[in-house]
Amino acid sequence: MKPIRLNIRQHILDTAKPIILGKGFVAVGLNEVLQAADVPKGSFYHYFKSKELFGEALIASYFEDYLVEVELLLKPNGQSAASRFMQYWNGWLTSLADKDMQCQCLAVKLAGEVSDLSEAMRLALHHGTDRVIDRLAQCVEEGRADGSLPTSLDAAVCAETLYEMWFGASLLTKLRRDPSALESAMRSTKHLLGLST
Amino acid sequence: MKPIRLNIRQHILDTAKPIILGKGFVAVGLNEVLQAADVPKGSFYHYFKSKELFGEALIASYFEDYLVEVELLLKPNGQSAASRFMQYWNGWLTSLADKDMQCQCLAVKLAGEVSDLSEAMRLALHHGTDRVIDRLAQCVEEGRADGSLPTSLDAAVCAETLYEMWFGASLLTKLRRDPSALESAMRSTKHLLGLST
DNA sequence: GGTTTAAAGACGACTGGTCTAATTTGCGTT
DNA sequence: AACGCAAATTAGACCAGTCGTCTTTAAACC
Repeated sequence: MKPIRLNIRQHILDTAKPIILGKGFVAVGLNEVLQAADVPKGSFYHYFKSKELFGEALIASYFEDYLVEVELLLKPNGQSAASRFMQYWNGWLTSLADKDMQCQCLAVKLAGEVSDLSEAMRLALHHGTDRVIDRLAQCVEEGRADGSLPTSLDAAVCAETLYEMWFGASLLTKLRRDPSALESAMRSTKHLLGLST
Repeated sequence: MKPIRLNIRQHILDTAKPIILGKGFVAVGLNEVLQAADVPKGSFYHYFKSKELFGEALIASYFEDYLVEVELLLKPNGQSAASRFMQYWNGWLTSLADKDMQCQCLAVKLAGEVSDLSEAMRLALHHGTDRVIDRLAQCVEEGRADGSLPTSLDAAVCAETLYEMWFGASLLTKLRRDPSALESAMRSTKHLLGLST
């Protein structure tokens, strides 16, 4: 019964995601997650070797889903690369604004907390963010090719620093509970890309 | 005996800072801190009402010290505002590189973990980061006045987004354990400010 | 039918933050 | 100088909660 097994495992991960997005990794006990998922505690260690490896799987699963979304936004679709690129940041902004400044990104939430605590989780976050940045860089290159992104910065550097900026802006947004940090990021993003405001 | 009392209180905070910088807030128990500070556990609630308010005091104390350092770097000293401004970011970069990519900034470490957990700590981080950004913005304005920072961005937006960028870059650095994210940030910082590389 | 796979949850050893009660300390008064 | 009192400080118990283990029970497959 592999499908069922995978379903339960995935069900635990899906249930855990919003809980951990809200309270962090260390502050959430296995009990809370398993109770919410209606999975007995004894089963947990059948699917995950430890809480740490469970966290690693959670992050990996998150990025798998997220990269699909990103691909959907950024893949060539008739619009200019610049337009697709800006839709990514716009989506970032509105996804926070729509959810009362509660970020949905596990990387933003966990990077600081977890990176010194668990090598496995750190590497999962490392790998996931790298893939996102790579995908963004690809879009910047397409923008330079089609002339829609007239930035003089190296594409990889450009994508990386924009990601850093929005990453930091999301954290400031968590601190402020208002979108001002993201609006600044939006203005600087356009500025950096050489786009008209 | 107010001086001694304040000293012990501050001694607890000073001892806690590197520990929490390493492991985070939730993952560190009072025991560990108090043992390291050689203060009996029973005394803790004499100096702090709760772990949460202890965390708030820790953050406030951190920013008090940090803002003094920032002032030392940014205050007019004969060099151009641009030069002072870039020394701030250079200091950020080297402070991470010198300590094996282990950031010394409580805001970077705790923002994600703590902002949803404690209103008091969130506000302390909010207030602290706002003061830093304000001070940076002031320096940008001085740079526009003395002509050394030819950026067309609003000074406040410029300072805020650069802070966001370095904030995010610090987190990526924690994930990567190498300074590449900071080096990208440095290049984009110069680019955004309109400085030659 | 027999063997692997999954579910179940009690249990252990331990740590968490918190609080009340006891102790110590220091000072003012006699 | 000695006393007493109030304030500062400490000790340790407390219970809820932690992760992880272990044994027993049920299910699912070949």
